[in-house]
Amino acid sequence: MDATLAALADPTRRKVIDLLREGPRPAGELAQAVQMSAPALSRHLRVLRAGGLVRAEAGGADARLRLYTLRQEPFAALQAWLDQVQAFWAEQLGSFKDHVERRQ
Amino acid sequence: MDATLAALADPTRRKVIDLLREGPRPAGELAQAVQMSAPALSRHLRVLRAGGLVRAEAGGADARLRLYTLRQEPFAALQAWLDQVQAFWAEQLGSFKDHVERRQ
DNA sequence: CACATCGTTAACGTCGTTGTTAATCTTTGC
DNA sequence: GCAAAGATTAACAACGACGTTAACGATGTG
Repeated sequence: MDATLAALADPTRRKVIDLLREGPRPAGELAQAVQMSAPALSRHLRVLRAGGLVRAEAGGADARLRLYTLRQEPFAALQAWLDQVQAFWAEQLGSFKDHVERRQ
Repeated sequence: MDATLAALADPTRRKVIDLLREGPRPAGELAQAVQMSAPALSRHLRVLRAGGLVRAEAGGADARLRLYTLRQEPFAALQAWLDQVQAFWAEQLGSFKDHVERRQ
């Protein structure tokens, strides 16, 4: 949970996540997409790997390429925590909820 | 979105969120709960406020107290983004999904 | 009014993170 | 074998985040 949110805190890493939503991509292609040097992005990918958000698999044809793919678990865990937090409002159905909505 | 995840990246701030799930609390009570000096927590609360995750309302009885409460919007926005990311797996119902599941 | 209490801001030192260039390793192609 | 390409690690400088103590403003209490 800590590693997950720390990884997602960086805009570059979130952009990588968004790029990987469209399918697995090699590291170099990601670096080009975020306008950043390969070493810089490599460390971002390291953070994402450490948090378990992505996984690197060997590219079939060219063994030099490392194809990165999204992993499911951390996102599911984060969503579970979010559901717990949002229960705060679900449980408040009476005057307090009205109060909150008025204030917003 | 950026301010939201940056705010949630810190463990102390997440603990504050979890404490506020049980109801509004004054700043001092929160500082004591996380074992931290009042100024340190005050800056954490500032970050949470800037991200719109919490809101401070004047305590009715004692005007010195600032009661902090959770706000809904950022959590809803984060959940919407998470849903988009998780669509990555929902859309993969064929052999690729099997491949991913096998790998995990 | 004098004094304590709650909360925030200011100033300071410290540690972690981010990006760049240079060097390393593996794999590919001639 | 040798040079080029993909990716990572190493070393470095720069910037920001975090916590502490000290100082400040605002509100309650005698």
